[in-house]
Amino acid sequence: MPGKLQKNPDHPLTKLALADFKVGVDNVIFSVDTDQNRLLVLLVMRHQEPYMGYWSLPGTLVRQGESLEDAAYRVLAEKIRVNHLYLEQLYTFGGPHRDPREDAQAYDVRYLSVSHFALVRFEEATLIADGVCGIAWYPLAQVPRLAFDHHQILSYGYQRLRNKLEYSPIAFDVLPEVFTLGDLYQLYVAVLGEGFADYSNFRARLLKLGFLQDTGHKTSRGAGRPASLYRFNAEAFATCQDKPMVFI
Amino acid sequence: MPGKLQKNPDHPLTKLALADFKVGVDNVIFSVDTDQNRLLVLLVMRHQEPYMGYWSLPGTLVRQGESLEDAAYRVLAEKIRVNHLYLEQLYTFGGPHRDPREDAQAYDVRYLSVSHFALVRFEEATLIADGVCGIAWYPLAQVPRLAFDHHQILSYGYQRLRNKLEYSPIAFDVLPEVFTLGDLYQLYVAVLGEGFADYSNFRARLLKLGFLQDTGHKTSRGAGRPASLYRFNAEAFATCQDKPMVFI
DNA sequence: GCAAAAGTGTTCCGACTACACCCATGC
DNA sequence: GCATGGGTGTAGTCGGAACACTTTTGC
Repeated sequence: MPGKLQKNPDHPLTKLALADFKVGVDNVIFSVDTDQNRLLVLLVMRHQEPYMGYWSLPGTLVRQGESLEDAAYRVLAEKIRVNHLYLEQLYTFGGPHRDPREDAQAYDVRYLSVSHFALVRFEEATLIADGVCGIAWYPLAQVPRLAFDHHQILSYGYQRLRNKLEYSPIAFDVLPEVFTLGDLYQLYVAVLGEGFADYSNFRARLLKLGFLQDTGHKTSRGAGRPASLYRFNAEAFATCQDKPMVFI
Repeated sequence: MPGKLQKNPDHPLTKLALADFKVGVDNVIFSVDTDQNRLLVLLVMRHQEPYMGYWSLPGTLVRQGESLEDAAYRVLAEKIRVNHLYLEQLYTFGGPHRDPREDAQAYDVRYLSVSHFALVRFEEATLIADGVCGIAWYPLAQVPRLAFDHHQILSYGYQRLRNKLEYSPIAFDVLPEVFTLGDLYQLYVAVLGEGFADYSNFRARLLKLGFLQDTGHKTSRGAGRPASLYRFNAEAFATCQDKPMVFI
């Protein structure tokens, strides 16, 4: 684990020289299209080197006076207009040589990426075309070759999304204010795939947890019996959060 | 890519100027003293400003050509000599003003901390006194006031440790090659506290998982019936890792 | 024998699974 | 009526919690 290489790896001072960094924030932004039952990830086309012409995760470099989280929200806001979302830090990728710009500049700057993961409400999310366009939702299975180490970041984010769904109420951050249990179930199916649980069991488990409030209203969507509309009750959730809770 | 930055935070250009970073690595290093049944965290005394005279988590700044993980291992190796350990990245703290050095230098440089969390084998860990001394294991309940935002990092690390113990085999990274189920249980008790599970139930659950190999040997420690010595079987663990596994 | 620690077994109960079945609506 | 989706119930099974009990050692 010694410090490897630079221009002269054997020079004694080399081992003590601190690296200078630019810090980037790259976002894995997910959304669920419940109509088509698809999990989508937001990609942008790069218009500059390096990796010009490649798709990549939306990212930016952190500015003076800006926190990492602020930067993450800024990237997001530059690409889509959305009011309801969940966002958290994912992982920091910082090995040397992960960005070709480092080599070009002969090792005096390193590029580090603090990745974030977000889940946004699909229905209200409108993409912001930045002139040249080049921004799109991709179904997870059809993601093309990505710039940098963004494939690694994406798979890390996907794993986190599935874990979070299982024991966190992040689904309610992107569902409408009131929703049916069918809506909720569809979202879970789109992310976790078929066969994670039977609908009626899913339903029973969620209702037993006690933080879903029946609004008393119903909604009728085409054929079939009208569904009850529920609301997520954050206070009730907080009180029972200590005990392990699995939505599976 | 603008070069030099303004010292006036209200200047419009400031908002677009990228921040320059030094990247630090701070480690939350845990160890379990099974004799005294205590969970310990490694702290070092700071001998320089800022926060001179305060205890802090061991940390360092990342050098040229050094990966984040390498830096984390280097900090650890500078403070203790140990062969068996588990280490992973924890979280990245990077808000502005988290390091007083930033203010002194008027926005020229930001200090970002990529924290890591480690669990090391207590029996073999020997602290490396660096002349002035000032390095010690602290029981978690007796940790003094810490430098920077290290309290936040520590509590984050403690949470991660407890989670990891529940569904990961990290305990076996710091137990001896062969160990008794009592040893294993003690480790869990020291970290999670009394009353996370009955010993006999803990025992039954772990054995049923099937990756603990009875060596056939026994050990007698003072009074009481001799205990069987077990070995962790990594191959057997890998095969059954897909199904959810809770050691609780 | 007795205390101490290891190890085994048993009972109770709640949770998840896998269904079968009833209900309300559009057409 | 009947297809469609919403909603309820139940029988079987698995696993954890609690606790009693047996085994093997040191003294």
